[in-house]
Amino acid sequence: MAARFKSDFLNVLDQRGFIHQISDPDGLDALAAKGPITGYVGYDATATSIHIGNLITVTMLYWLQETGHKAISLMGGGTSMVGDPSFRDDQRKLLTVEQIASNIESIKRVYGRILRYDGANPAIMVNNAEWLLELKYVEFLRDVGRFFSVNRMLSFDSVKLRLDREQSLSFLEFNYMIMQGYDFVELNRRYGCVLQMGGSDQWGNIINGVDLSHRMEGPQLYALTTPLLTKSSGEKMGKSASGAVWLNGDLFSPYDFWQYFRNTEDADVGKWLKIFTRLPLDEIARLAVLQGNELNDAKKVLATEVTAIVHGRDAADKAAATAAATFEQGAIDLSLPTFELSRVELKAGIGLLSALVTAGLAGSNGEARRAIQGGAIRVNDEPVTDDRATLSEAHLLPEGVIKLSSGKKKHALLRAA
RNA sequence: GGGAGAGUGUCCCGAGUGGCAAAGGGGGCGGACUGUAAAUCCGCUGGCUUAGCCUUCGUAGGUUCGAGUCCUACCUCUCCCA
Repeated sequence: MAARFKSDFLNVLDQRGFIHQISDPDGLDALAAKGPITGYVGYDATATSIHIGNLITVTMLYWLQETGHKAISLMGGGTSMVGDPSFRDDQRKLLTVEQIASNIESIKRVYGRILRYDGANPAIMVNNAEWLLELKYVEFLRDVGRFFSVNRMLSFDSVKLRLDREQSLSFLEFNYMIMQGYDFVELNRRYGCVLQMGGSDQWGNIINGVDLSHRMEGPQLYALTTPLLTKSSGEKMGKSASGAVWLNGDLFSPYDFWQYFRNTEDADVGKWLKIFTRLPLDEIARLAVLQGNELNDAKKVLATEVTAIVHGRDAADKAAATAAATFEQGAIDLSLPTFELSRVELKAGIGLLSALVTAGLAGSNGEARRAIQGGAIRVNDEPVTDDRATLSEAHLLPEGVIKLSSGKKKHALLRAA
């Protein structure tokens, strides 16, 4: 692929499909080609984990670091107390200080796996609570607030949705973009940071920082955004049956994570390989041209590589092995999600409905019943159509477990204890 | 402070004007077809000890045999006037 930029950094991002908009491509390129630059991405602490949408921008930080530059991951300890109104049609619930702190603790762990915070040229993690919480109101208004035009802020697409729907946009939320703009300037002062990256929905917020620096007679700053990732079928990337695809293993298991990528649509395999894995581009090109059934091999590579980045190589290999045993050999793999059942209960015979609920394959007896009636349920791979069926010791396989399945993809084991 | 309007199935949008477990979408799940893909078609999409019972339409009361629908108060949000 022809190099469009002079700097390795922008070439990598360009060739792997990360670039949506850059505020001044040539200026940024020249700067990055000349020497190391410092760039950051901000993350809100609105949940106990980040999700795969965030993984994209963390990966940009990875490439930033990898191409010899300095990466900053900014925790939004201060901004999360306000809540980003961008492209939302309602106000976020206000989080307590304790929630924010515990969310940050929980989120932090994931970054260490993806970015390197030690050794030569380490990435750094900063929390904007450090400076935002110290601000003096009137002082801040005079120093920073005077550079923001309300007329202009009202014209941003990010708040249009709210205004057009005649939904209230509180003054609190309205301040979010000012705070984020100020963060950029502050990071420039403290660390010489000149680049902020983010999703395309953050463009307005990032540009605010670039402008603010101008107006405060600071240095030229740069904005770079990624496209909003959608599947070829038009859906937003990152949603699964159980909600968001989280990176923390306790919210979304490595096995489920692996499965999520394994089920990528054909048309997206190449795109995802470039963005989510670190495989060389020529290898990706080779994988992406596979057709039909062979493309499934590329999907397995994708799933394993991404899982390895997020959960570690061991967890990735294990997930791949479990999937291979379950789907390809039709065997019982003991590392499928397993639930305990008391031996006494089993002896007496336990209703299939409640067994399905226990195994997490149904949310309620009613749901379990409908699944059975819809022909979705199998016990030890034998279809069951009677919703009054019971399980007993006779169902135990030689491995000492009972395998329950809902549909082709969801499996769980019950073990007598 | 005065006036007008909105809040529906704990995923979203959205009909409904005294008989409603509540139309229709989207999304999701399942089945068929395949390749653990997409597209297409079909079924399901409050809970339970399921010929029945219980809980749901912003909150709390009231009218009525019966209320999402009518009345009162309150909460939240919009818009107009001051």
